[in-house]
Amino acid sequence: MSNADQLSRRERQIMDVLYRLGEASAKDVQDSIEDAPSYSSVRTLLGKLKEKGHIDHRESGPKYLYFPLVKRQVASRSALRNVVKTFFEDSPFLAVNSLLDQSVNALSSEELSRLEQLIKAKKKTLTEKE
Amino acid sequence: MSNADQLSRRERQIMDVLYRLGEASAKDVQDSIEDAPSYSSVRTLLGKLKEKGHIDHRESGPKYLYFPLVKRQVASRSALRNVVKTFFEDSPFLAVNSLLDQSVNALSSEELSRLEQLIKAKKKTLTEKE
DNA sequence: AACATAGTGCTAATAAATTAACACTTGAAT
DNA sequence: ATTCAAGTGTTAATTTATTAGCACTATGTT
Repeated sequence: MSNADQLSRRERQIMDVLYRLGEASAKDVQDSIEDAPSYSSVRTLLGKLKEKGHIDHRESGPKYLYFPLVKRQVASRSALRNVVKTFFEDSPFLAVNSLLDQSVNALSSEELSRLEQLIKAKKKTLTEKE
Repeated sequence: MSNADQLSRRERQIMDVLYRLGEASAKDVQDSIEDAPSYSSVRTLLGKLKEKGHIDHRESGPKYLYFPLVKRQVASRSALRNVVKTFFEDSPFLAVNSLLDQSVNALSSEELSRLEQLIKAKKKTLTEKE
């Protein structure tokens, strides 16, 4: 179980918004959540997340901009690892497969080529090692 | 926001276990959660998930085996979509990239070849369409 | 200067989640 | 047949999460 499991529903919603936006004010967060609670509640939750060490803030004029303390890249890795473990029998191959499948229309032919090159490069690295 | 957001922390933990195992008894679930609550609590939570329509159970001898009502494939897609949206600016390309990167050691050269073929096939489909 | 916006700290009520106890049933194995 | 493991339903206590109000401060804009 990852530490993301410790967040409450609202806390997760807020963390997700912060990862999506990079950084955001309390107002931004409220606006980004579909069924958001009051502004006051959002601030309380941001306060809790700050206390727990998940986020910090910087001042930007009159407003505070909150951001996650764990970098997006790091968080994304553990999120992916989790999905792979939970839904793809821990097989990245199956996950990539599924991701490609469900994203046909979202991938340009240029992106596909770049992925192809990437995979070729990885194959080379692999065979050189052996 | 997906409907997975509506689950509480414990409920999510249990759903994850059920997706990992396919189906599981209350005991199995308890054993699969690191900091699991009492057996009684697990049963209560399974009951709630059943009420909410997330899971069902079948009898197998003396025990009940619980399983998710939304098939793993379907759930995995929305889990992936979520991660892509939250951490990769909605770009499947960036997500596949990252997944490949963090999985170098978990991918055999055979799997890499198969992915390469898959991508080639998709490229072909794409160019035919245009 | 005055207003709107967006902060602060503190407090508190309510709702939901989590935990567990109790009494009882049932199938499988010794 | 009796014991064990694993179910059932019901109830209840406790903890956490969620929500929001209040009084106040500070910045940027008209």
